[in-house]
Amino acid sequence: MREVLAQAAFQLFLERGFEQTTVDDIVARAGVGRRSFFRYFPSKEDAVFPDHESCLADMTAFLDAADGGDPVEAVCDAARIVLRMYATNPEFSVQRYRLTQEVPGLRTYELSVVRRYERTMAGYLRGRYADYEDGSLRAEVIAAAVVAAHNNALRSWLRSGGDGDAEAAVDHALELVRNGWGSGAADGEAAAGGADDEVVVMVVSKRAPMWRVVQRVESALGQD
Amino acid sequence: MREVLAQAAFQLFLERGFEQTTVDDIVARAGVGRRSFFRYFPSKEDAVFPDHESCLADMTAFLDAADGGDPVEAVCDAARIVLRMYATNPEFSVQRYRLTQEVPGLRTYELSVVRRYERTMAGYLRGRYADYEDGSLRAEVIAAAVVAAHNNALRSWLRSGGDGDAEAAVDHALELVRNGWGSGAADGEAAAGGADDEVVVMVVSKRAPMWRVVQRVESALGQD
DNA sequence: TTTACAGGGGGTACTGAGTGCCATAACGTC
DNA sequence: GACGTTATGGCACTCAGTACCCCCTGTAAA
Repeated sequence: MREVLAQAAFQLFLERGFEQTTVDDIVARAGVGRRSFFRYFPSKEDAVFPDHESCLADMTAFLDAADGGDPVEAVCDAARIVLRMYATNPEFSVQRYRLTQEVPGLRTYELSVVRRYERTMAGYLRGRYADYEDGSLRAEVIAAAVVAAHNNALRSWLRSGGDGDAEAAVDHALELVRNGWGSGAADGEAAAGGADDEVVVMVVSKRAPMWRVVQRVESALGQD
Repeated sequence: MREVLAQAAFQLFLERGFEQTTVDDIVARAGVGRRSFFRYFPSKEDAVFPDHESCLADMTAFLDAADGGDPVEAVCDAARIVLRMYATNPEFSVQRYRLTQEVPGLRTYELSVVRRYERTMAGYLRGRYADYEDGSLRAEVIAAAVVAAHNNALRSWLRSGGDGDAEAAVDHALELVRNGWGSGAADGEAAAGGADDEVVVMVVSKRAPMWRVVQRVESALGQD
């Protein structure tokens, strides 16, 4: 029944637009009572994102289970869970994206959804960074950066109509975040192979922008 | 008149709560017609944030004028504009914060406001990073990080009841972002004094997390 | 077969936000 | 004083969301 309502709603939204479609229209097409719609969806907007609730639950479960390893890597993997939800139905995701873009109310709603993912990630990182100075700050900044990188790649994939490799695009975007904040040692065997006291000599110009310095550090550490 | 309405609305929101206050209540207290309320505020939520519109205009103007210098520094300064708006009326800001925290609808609305700041910053950075590889990605990630850092400091200042130095707290939070993505040379005379080809030798363990590496780089460059 | 009970769904009426339209008053111009 | 312009009030309407009640169905006990 939830499924029937969601499909009827989405069809109508595509045909007439979101705001031109009333809940009465939806329940008329679905052949159910108006009251039932609000039993399954708290608001009209929720019918556009019927799968985010369970995806958020998935992410929460994943992060609850994750414990060892690089915290940044963990939230990057968490972001990939969301990506896979989108990538499962490319046509639907692309149509929904276009719909969301042209309806301000849906953009705002989507924002609140994204925020819940971000809060979940930040909560996990806060726990992992509990012993760090400014752990809470670091957690929120990293969560925001991961979400921004994920969304950048996701949206460019959606704009392309769902062609291309969404996973690869997101991986590439998250790379930028990991380069800034991730832990190098947890990344791969190349880094793990070195001794603790291995010495790296780096030559760098003081006028270079910091991100270039970071790039140099990466390549010096062999993480590329 | 806008002022009268905003004050009447805010008083009532504090007395009875946001959802328990109808627009009719507000216009009754303000002594104006119901229609006039919606002339000045597109929605009930807007009456809670009467100053964000002009603040956003300020930020846009500031970033339009900013051209030289470190782009990250520019958006950090842009974030400080918002902070100063909050710091101008600490009591009001604190009361509004508490109100916003307990009303989901206001949280969502605030989110959309914050998003507009973030988009403004990202747009500016996109222009500055036009020649960079992944410039758009970098712009959005940095904007998100700056906003997250700013909000972290701002909220902790608001939670404290408006005591303490909000500017200092935000400066400290933004430091974390600048450390990751800013350009070192634009920071101060200490860095500018060095020759372009000055050599820094850094010793670092491969097992250290990346943020610690970055810290080492900073102190080696004398940016602390 | 009848009665008691429980639960999912439908229907009705209501509140309240937001909009469109028109009337009216204030103000300045000619 | 006639006229256009602008700000405000009033009225009626749409529609999302909610509270309340009813009905239908399936199940178990008498």
